[in-house]
Amino acid sequence: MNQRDIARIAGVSTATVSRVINQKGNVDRDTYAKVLKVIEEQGYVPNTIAKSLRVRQTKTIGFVIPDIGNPFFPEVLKGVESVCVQHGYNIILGNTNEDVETERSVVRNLRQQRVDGLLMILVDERGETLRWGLRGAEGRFPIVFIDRHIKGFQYDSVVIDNEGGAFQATDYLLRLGHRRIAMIHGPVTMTPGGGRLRGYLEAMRAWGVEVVAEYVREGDFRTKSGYELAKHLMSLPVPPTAIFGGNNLMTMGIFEALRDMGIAVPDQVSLVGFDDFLLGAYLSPPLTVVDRPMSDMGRIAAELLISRIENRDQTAVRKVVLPTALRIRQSCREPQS
Amino acid sequence: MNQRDIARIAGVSTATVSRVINQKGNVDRDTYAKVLKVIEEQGYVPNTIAKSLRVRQTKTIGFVIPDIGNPFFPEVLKGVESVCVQHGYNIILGNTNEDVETERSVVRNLRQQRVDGLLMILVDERGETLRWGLRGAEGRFPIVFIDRHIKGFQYDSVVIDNEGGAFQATDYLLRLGHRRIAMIHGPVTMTPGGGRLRGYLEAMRAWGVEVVAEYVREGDFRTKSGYELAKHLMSLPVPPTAIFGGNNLMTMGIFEALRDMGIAVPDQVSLVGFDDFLLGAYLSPPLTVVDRPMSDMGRIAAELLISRIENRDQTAVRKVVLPTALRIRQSCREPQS
DNA sequence: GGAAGCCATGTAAGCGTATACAATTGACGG
DNA sequence: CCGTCAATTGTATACGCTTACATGGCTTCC
Repeated sequence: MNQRDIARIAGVSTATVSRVINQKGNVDRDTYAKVLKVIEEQGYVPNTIAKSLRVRQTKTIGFVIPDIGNPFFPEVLKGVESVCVQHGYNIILGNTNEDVETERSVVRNLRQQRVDGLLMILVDERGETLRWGLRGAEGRFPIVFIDRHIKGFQYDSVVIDNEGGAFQATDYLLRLGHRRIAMIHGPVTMTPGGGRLRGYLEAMRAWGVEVVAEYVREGDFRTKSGYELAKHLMSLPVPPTAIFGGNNLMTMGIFEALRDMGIAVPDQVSLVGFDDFLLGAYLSPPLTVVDRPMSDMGRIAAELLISRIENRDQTAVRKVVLPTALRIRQSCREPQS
Repeated sequence: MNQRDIARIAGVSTATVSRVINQKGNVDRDTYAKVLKVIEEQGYVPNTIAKSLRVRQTKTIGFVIPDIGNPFFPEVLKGVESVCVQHGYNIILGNTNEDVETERSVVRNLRQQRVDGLLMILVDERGETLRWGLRGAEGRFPIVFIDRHIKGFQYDSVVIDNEGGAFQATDYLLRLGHRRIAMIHGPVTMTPGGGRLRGYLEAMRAWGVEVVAEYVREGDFRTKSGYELAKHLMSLPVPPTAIFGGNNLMTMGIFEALRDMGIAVPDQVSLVGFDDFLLGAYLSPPLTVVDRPMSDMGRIAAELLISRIENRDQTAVRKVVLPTALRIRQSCREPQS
């Protein structure tokens, strides 16, 4: 059952059927009704593939993420989905498993699928995989980066104020009176790793508090590294009085480690996390965290992307930086020791 | 840049280029190498849309879910994604927002997008929306239901043993000595609502314990209903000594209510939840829950679907029922009163 | 009354691919 | 030497759609 069938049954040409379906061009009221009736009766649905081939757009975007399992992802997706559905776009998922190789093939695959644009939370911030996957299409292909800005690409991005957020959190701990503040940050080569570390360092400097090298440790953004580094920190001869976790998962690891070691939060040590999610509010004690508007990030990124797609003459690269907010709950207090 | 361009540059016909790309049919080693070289040099990628139109399959499946926000979803998706990537399939997302109207349009949309098959966690278990969205394509279109079986449709499904899981949990509480066991279950019209309720009732009957009508309340699977119903239950003249939460979110609500009321778990009341997720293990106390293999559900469903897609002559409808497992942690103990 | 313009519709081309079929070549057995 | 067959390649069509262009009829305005 295709347009030609409908045309035949309704006694019109395929052009008219197409015009009816797309409500484009002039068509007589009676003809319109007649065609619509036939379509309805026959249960005909247009073939979007054929349409895509013809009009050279798929009304589909690709959403590339490093890890489906990270709670960050569904939050962002929520925002993306809401604007996509508004504009009639579909979302094809691409999971890179935090792996550069996979990332490369995902980009390539998505490009083959002829998505109209790409939303990407990349692993490879050097942009190698992207450059490779895009060969020949660079610049002509709408892309918006989320959470990370890739050097050397003239594409829009939606990120958060990592430095500001980390500064705020550290400043908060300093104001409570903490001086021995540890930070477990993510890989410094990544925006969310390096940026948050810088925020922490800046706050320390602003208060004139010396940074103890032993207190600043690099994790890999996963739960386990938070767990292990926290254990290490608290085993130090002079342990910190507060710990700042560089992302949600590592903070969970820290939390677990403290519980396992029987160290009370916030009585023996204060804890601040980066990223809020379901967890924060339900734990005992509820965690004080730097919250960021994840759903908004998705929403704004999708809007940016779609406007690029539908209005290609824009040129200025836009970089949207969203603010963070410190959610003060009960995992911090003045230092006791 | 298309096949014709490659053909021209390589000095062969498009047919040969196609044969090289798809490694189908006989082609001389030298010709093969030559064409491949040109493809490489030109950075040509085949147009999958055109291919899809021609071969009448898209190598894409639709995944319809009621709520992106539910932690259940990414878990299932993880399983789905892993097998899709193995078989070279893409995933298009469809979020129904737990809304029947949206569900209808999502199904219709996905059908238009010409996905090769559909994975569905449906809201409307009566199947009305599905029947409507599928008009004309019923039976000819591969579908696998996840978590819920839709009456009146001859499609495969992957569900869990809701009754067994609920039985096991209730039995566990009974063995601990509880008799006043409350259950906050989901809508009985839904598989996970009715099934779990039945499991609870069966266990009670098996032990010859009378079911107190006041202790059995229906929620809507959302956090808030769990919160409110738990408050209600614990305000009863004779409150229950144990509560069984019908899903993850409602259990969270119950947990919160108990905390707000200052009721200690498990000392004053025992708590068992249905569905494990990140949360369970981190709460204080860690929750005892009925766990189900969510990722496996996705994996198996996707495998089922893809085998249907690629081997359409199979006929027998398969209904896979996965077992649950009771994860005993620290939210239950013998009744005190 | 005729030029101009609009409306409704049809005709046909082409988007980029896969593939049935035909054509050419060379090998090989009788 | 001829028929047969396999290997290699090319030609041409169709997948289902949109749309530029053509056509014919009607209105409108000088």
